[in-house]
Amino acid sequence: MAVHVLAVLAYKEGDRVTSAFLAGSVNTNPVIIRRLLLTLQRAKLVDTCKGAGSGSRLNRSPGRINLAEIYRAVEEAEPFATPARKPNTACPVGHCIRKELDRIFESAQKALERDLEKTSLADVINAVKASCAAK
Amino acid sequence: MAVHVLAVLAYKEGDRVTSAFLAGSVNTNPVIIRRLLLTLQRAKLVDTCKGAGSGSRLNRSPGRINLAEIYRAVEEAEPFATPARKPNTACPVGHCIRKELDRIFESAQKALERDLEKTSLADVINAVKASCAAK
DNA sequence: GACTATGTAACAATAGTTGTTACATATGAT
DNA sequence: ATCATATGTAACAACTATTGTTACATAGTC
Repeated sequence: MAVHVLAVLAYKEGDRVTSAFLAGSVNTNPVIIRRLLLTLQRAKLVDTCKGAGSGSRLNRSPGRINLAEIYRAVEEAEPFATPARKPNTACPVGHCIRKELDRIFESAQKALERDLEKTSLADVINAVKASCAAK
Repeated sequence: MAVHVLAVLAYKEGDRVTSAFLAGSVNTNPVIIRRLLLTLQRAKLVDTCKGAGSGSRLNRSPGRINLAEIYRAVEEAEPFATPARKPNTACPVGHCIRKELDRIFESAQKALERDLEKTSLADVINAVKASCAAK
């Protein structure tokens, strides 16, 4: 969803867009969008102003934003899958496996992000445009 | 959790282990383990027998099982994040972006799996053993 | 100062996962 | 054969996370 919103912002080429408009595009509620925009602001991806005739716009050109940044901004609080584990220390495996798995998954995450880095937001826009035009 | 269970199985070197024992190790309920074992069976990773004195064991040696297989077996039904989207077709971006993002995320997934492929279950065991011994 | 749009809180609705109990069924042991 | 054991599976409660909704204070424009 984050990518969707940013894509719309990119589409609007620097114009400020309101959360209400974005919500219409993604087909959801303006508040959801505003919550998302807050995290994107924290990641310095968008620039939001209050007041009449305002809204949000990209902070950088679409060519200088890659998907890994967006991914990190959005998923930062979701470290894969650590659902309230209570590792049983009595088990010889349970005691030490946790940190090993964390290490391995972190590496895998990095690999995923490296792949996402290859694609910029501008690439996405172009692909979407091409795909739409083809229809 | 799947990795944890398989690690215990590997630790037991081919002996059959009951779901009750595994549940104790992971500190959860035997039914949870059995549900997990069903999916691991489908992926041909474990071999489970019913009856007295039975249980589950690895289907292959730990050196021949890599983490990507486990990941795929477990996450196969979870295609990243597609939460009940109703892409608004009225929006020019919304209409076509979906399949583009799917394509990109699929590539990123592959990158992640390629990284996981580098680690075998045996590697995990050894790392855990070393890490435990070091303490 | 009126209007507009964001920031934020509170809360309901929904979905997904985990945990629990219960029971039928298949397998192995005696 | 009979019995004990362990899985397969269903039904349901508990918990968590996400999404959606309403409401309102606040900041910036005109």
